[in-house]
Amino acid sequence: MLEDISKVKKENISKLMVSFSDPFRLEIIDLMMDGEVCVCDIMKLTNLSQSRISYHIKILKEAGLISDRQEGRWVYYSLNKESLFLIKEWITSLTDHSSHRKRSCE
Amino acid sequence: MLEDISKVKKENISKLMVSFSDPFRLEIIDLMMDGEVCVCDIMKLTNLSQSRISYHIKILKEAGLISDRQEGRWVYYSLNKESLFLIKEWITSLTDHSSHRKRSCE
DNA sequence: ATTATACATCAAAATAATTTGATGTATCAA
DNA sequence: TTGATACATCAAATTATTTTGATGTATAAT
Repeated sequence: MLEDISKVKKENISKLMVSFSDPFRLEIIDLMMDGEVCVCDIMKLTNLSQSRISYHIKILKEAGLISDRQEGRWVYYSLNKESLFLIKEWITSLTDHSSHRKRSCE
Repeated sequence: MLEDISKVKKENISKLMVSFSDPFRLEIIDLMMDGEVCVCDIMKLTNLSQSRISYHIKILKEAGLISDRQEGRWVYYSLNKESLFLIKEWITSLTDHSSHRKRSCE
């Protein structure tokens, strides 16, 4: 039961990591640090095509990394802090609970 | 000049994120939390083929995420804390310095 | 010397991710 | 109601990543 939870968490982490693994998505994430952005903002700031941006946005959204808010014709995207904290927690578990034990076959 | 440095850093981050973006690599990283492991350890613990493991190890190594130490016929791999801290720092900058500013086109 | 072990590397094949250009849907303005 | 804008979605083409099986190299045991 608890294993299921950590499995779900690991799948979350895994998806989040995949969502970070593309340079254009990193760029988009970077833009979102200044607050909400719409697709048209991203187009102006990056010169990427609209469908290309929507594609990357979808991946970020499915990973839970961003949230969206529609207002009229526009959709505003922003970073979802919860998932950022989840990653931070995971990285922290790596830095804090990983062992330096030496291994020796033979 | 300073931009170059942050560009290098961003490329590091980017490579590190890619190195985290595969489920088998996450598994390998997980194993390394208990300390050093050799390829043969990973083989026993995961049932992945040797060349497959070497391939993933190479990616982790090129991202700077792991260090290696040879001893006779064996090579022991372990997590490189410095790069973990680099990622943590980056995630922290996202959580701490990202704005909630609302956007409104119209 | 010969053989076995541990691991790296390589090229080909298989698989997956990304990009492109077109089309679809909803909202709004004229 | 017509046209324009913002964005999503789709299928096909492109490109990148991963896997496989074979071969190579170094170390060490017999």
